[in-house]
Amino acid sequence: MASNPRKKNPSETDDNIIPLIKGRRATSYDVARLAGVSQSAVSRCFKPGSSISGKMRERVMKAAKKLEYQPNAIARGLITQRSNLVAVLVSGRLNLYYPEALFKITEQLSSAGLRALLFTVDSEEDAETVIEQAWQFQVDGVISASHMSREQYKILEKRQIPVVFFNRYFADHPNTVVYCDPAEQVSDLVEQLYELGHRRAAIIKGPEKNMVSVERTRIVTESLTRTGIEIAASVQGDFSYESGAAGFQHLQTLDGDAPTAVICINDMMAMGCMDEARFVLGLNVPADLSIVGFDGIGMGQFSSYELTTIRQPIGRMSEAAVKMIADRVDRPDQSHEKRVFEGAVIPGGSIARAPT
Amino acid sequence: MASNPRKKNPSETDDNIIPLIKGRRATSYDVARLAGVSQSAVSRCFKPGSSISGKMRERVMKAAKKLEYQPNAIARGLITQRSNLVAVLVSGRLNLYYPEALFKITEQLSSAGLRALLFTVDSEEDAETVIEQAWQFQVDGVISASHMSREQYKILEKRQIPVVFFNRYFADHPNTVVYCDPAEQVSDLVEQLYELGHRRAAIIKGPEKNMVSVERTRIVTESLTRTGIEIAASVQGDFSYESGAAGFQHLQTLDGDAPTAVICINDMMAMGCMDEARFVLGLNVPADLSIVGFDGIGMGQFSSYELTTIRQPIGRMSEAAVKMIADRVDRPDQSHEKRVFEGAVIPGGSIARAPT
DNA sequence: ATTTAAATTGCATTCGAATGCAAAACTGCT
DNA sequence: AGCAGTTTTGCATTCGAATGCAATTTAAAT
Repeated sequence: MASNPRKKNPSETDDNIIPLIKGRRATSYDVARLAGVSQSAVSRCFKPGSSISGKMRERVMKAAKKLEYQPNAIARGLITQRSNLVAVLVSGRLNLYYPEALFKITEQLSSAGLRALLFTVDSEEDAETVIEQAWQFQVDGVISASHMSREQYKILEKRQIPVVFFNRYFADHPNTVVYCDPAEQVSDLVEQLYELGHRRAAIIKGPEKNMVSVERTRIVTESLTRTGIEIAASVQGDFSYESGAAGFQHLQTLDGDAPTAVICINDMMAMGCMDEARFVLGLNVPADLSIVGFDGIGMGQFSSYELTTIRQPIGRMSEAAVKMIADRVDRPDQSHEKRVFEGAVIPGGSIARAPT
Repeated sequence: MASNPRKKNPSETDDNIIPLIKGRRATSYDVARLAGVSQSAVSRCFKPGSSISGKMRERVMKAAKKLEYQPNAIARGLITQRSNLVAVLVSGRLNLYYPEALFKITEQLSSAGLRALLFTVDSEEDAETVIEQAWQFQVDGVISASHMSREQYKILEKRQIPVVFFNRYFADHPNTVVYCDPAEQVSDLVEQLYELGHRRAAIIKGPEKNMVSVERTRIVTESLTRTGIEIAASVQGDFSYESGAAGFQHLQTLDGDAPTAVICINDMMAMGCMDEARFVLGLNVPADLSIVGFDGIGMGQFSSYELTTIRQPIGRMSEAAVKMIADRVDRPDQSHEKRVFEGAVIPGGSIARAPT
């Protein structure tokens, strides 16, 4: 019966004289042996809140320091059933337009004692494999800022892995979400446009299946209609600068009176649109054409653009997402929650009185 | 002697009728039991290259599918001493200016069967704790695109964890590096400036302790001197848009003839500088003032800027970094390597003949 | 000093998959 | 059919830390 998990070399009479194999990292057993205590004691020293005496802690810590011992998070995860890993799913877009978000999320996770396992998702198939990968790594939770299908979400649900959605959700399914609802600010801004004399506006939309885009487009459409601004046209973009420029070019080819204002569903497209208007068509923004965007990304505020836009509080949203996932990792039974943030109008200089 | 690792409930006579505890994930033992084979067989089915017969594989896979079994990467890591985790250390800056880099690195790691464990590092103390965290998680390697001190690097070296530096290295210490050396392109560009009649230039530098900044500044300084362009001034920035604007403002306060060209050590500052010159000082860029940058970030090419700059091949550099770390994870004894990439001049429209 | 209660320590087992070794099952050959 | 040679399978152990339980030590109370 091998009661001692570390069997002694029979020719050795004293374990203490066996040196550590060079290059192998120290384990709790090594520390225990050096300190002359049991492995359990070492384990307890590294687990806050354990019953351990002062002098024991001191002895163990001294030995641990000498051997540069750090507990093996992998082994710990195996026995505790807690990996302290959170899968962070990002699409190329999120990272391109909100690099701060990923940074913030990672930072916050870290201070909650969690580690970010990063996954890039750009297609639906990606999402599929990514979820299996995350599952293999026993992630304690998922923050999803990328595409995820209903089926994929259901898999995670069934496996009881908490998921927090970042700027997207399933309306007909309970889930935990951080979201920015710009409805109020859109109203304000549209009203402002009306008062500035705008009566015809165009919309440059984002990707068709992107929820943020669809929602914003819906809100804008409603608001314009309600206020009494005619929608001259609504063209499709993909959130990129180029698609903003292309979108505006496309608008020019349409029949009827030209719109005096363009509402772009994100800032990047608004910048493309503005550059196209200014440099290709020679228009004066905002005198000839007013442009508004969505997001409040940093470069929208550069002097070349001074974009009027509706900001999402990305920093606070990131914090909230982490807080929510951390809560649910601790208590997986916690109920779903939807934290909706308000937007904020950034005035900027890209809108003005409509030309007569 | 407990020879069977999963002890049976004494009241049960047949293991097969014990259902899975609800919510618990299936293990290789569960699959083995359902398929009526040994756990080893299951393990071998999921390890490519193992000796397993066709019908065995089929049986096991059927059971695995039924139970939605996926091997536990944590447990596997414990026994194989391979976590398949790579720590990716990024500073706020990298992520802000090269969001694609992180994305690319993660993607590439993924297709090499490795997972990115993301760490944000913004101070030297951060680096310290991050390295310990990474060590706890048994990462197989580190890609460092952030600050790391010599001591910290030595710790990783001693622990035999392969490290790949991204755009920084220790000149006096062997290490594995991907780097972009823009010396040649700087020469070309400076010469071009000379031919355009520029004889006095200013430099807006990046952070003092940042290696990329220091190197670029050195190269630019040498090149200007060699070519016969006088360096009017050299002011300190921090890579941000604002610091580029502030830097140019500061240049205006200096005595002596104004420079006809400003070389900014990165694009973001170049954009700040350009906006400051145009919108605050009312200068015409490039007619009154030529501006060049470094990096080749996407927005530098927007019509509002059309920045002349030297591009780093970030995509290829990211690929190389991953390739190098993957190689070294497989064979840790592999020698150090330094992959230096060339830059590329992006012509742009921010330089022109010097005013007379 | 003695008893009792409380705090600390150690023992043995556990988490889930991988693997060296030996046993068993096939294969081909005479 | 019989035997050697090969392939497949299972057994038992291992990785490193955590933890329920029992044993031991310490502190407190009488």
